Amino acid sequence: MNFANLNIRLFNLKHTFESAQPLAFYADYNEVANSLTYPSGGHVINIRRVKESDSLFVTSNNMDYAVKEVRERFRLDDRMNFIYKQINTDNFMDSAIKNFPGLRLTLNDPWEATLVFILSQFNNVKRIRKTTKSMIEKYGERISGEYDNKIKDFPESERIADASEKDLVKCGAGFRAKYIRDAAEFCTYNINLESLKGKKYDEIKETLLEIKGVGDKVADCIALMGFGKLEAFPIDRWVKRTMERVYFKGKETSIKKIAEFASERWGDYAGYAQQYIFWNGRTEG
DNA sequence: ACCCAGGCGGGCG
DNA sequence: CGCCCGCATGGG
Repeated sequence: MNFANLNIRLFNLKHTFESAQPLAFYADYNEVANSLTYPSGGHVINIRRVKESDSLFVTSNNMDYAVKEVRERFRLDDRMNFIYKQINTDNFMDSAIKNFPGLRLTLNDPWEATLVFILSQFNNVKRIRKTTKSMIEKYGERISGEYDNKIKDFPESERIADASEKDLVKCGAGFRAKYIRDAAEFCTYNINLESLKGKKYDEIKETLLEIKGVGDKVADCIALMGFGKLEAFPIDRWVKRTMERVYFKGKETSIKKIAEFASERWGDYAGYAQQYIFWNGRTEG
C-alpha cells in the first residue's frame, strides 16, 4: 500500500467533512483517527490528518491519481490566510473563522454536486446522506481490490438516467426522484457538464438553471462546489436567517438584497464567506 | 403528536 | 415580476 505525506496548513478535516458539502453525504469519517475514506474515479482514497501537525497522509492504490485528486478536492492550493483577509470584514466573520479554522471549500465532480444538491432541497443532512448512500449502493460500480470490495463509486449520470423514478423513490429521494431522473437524463444526453469547466460563473449558472429541479440556490451550490466558482453565494434558509440577524437588524430581507450585499462585501470570495456563515449559523446553539 | 429540513415548480394576481 | 402553496419522508 502506497502513501504520500503532504505538508498542509489551515486544513481542518473534521470541519470540512461535517459542513454539509458533497463528501458529507457519502464519505466515511473516522473521528478518532481523524481520517476520511471515499471513492473517486474507480479508486478508494483515504486521507488522515495528523492532529497538532501539518501532515496529511494520503493512501490509495493509485497514488498519482489520489494525490492530484486530494489537492483539487480539498483546494489545498488555496492561500487561506489571503482568503481570510478578504472575508474577515466584521466581528461576525471573525468569530466564524475562529470557530472553524481550516474549514475548506471542496471542489467536487459537477455531476456529483448536481445530484446531491438537488437531493438536498427541503431535506436534512442525515436523510440526504442515507439516500445518497443508497443510490451509490444500487447504481454505483464496484471498486475492486481494496477494503473488502465494500466501497462503490459514485454512479455516473447514465446509470441514474436508466433508473426508474420508482426505484429512486425507494432509495429515499421522495418527491425529488423525478427531478433527479430528469437531471440525470439532461446531464447525460443534453449538456456536458465537463465542457462547462473553465467557463465563467454566469454562463455556468445559466446553463445549470435549465435543469428542472435546479433553482437559484442549487445552481450556486453546483457552481461553487462543482466548478469552484468562488464568487457564487448560495443562499439557503440558514444563510438567510443568519444574515438577516447579523446584517439586517433581524428584519426579513429578500434573497436578492442579501445576494447584492454579499457580492459587494465579499466579491470574488463570497463563496468562502458563505460556507463560514452557513456552518457557523447552523452550529450555534 | 408535531415540527423541521442546504428549495423548487407551478399557479395566481 | 412577487407571492404562496404543496411536496415525501424520517429524525428530533
